[in-house]
Amino acid sequence: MILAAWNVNSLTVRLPRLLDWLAQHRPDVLCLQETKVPDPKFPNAELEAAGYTPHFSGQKTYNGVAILVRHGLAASNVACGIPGFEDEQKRVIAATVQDVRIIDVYVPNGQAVDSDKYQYKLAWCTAAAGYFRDELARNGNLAVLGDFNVAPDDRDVHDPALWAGQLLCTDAERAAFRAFLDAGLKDSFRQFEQPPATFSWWDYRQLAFPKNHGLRIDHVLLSAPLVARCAASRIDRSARKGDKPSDHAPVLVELRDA
DNA sequence: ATGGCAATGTTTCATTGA
Repeated sequence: MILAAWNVNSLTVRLPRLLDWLAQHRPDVLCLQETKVPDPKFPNAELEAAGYTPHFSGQKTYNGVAILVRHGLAASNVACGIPGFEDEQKRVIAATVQDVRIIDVYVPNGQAVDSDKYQYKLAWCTAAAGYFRDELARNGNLAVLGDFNVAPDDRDVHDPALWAGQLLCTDAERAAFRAFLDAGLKDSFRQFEQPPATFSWWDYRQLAFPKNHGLRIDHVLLSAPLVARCAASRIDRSARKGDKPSDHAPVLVELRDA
């Protein structure tokens, strides 16, 4: 089973590239973030024609998440948001596919370390950690995929000195990420030997991608039973190349059958 | 010392992202 996550930075703009990518990789499940499309305008027909059933929770301009499930598989118990955490922003959708509970997250960016949005980010992460813990108690096969907007440690930063204490790299954000792991999850990417300087996001400016000035902020977290089944975890940096790319590259994991 | 790009709607600039 192939699971993937991709912040597409506008599903409307990225749809042609997304369809190409789906045809090339044929993941069983793809979790999207930053779709930026209200539900009535979601491109259902195009994705169905591509062989995927979408489940989505979107809004105008900002945020928006979707889980695409390959035809032949069924999704059950689709749920949006974090139970008990009131939030206008569409950042979470969950579904069960085969024996795996999947949660697609778009963690708040935080904007600036001294901002209200940063405080919202930390509060959101606290609520999310509780949600992951609760879901794990219900189904031991839990995968949390998405844009976490945190570079977990200095290996995940092209220039750690430059980024020290900056948004996405602060102690509090990294502690929030560790709290996700403490809920019973592992960073699938770090279960394998990886090339140094592997990132999932590169700024559109300053030739950041050709210079590989990136951060690894998109992740797939797996519970212990799924770590045991995980055969690979990687980032498809080729998706960042060419015309009109998203600023994020997809993350993929391969799970062996139970 | 600063901004540099891209997407969106509030559209010919402001806001946000990361």
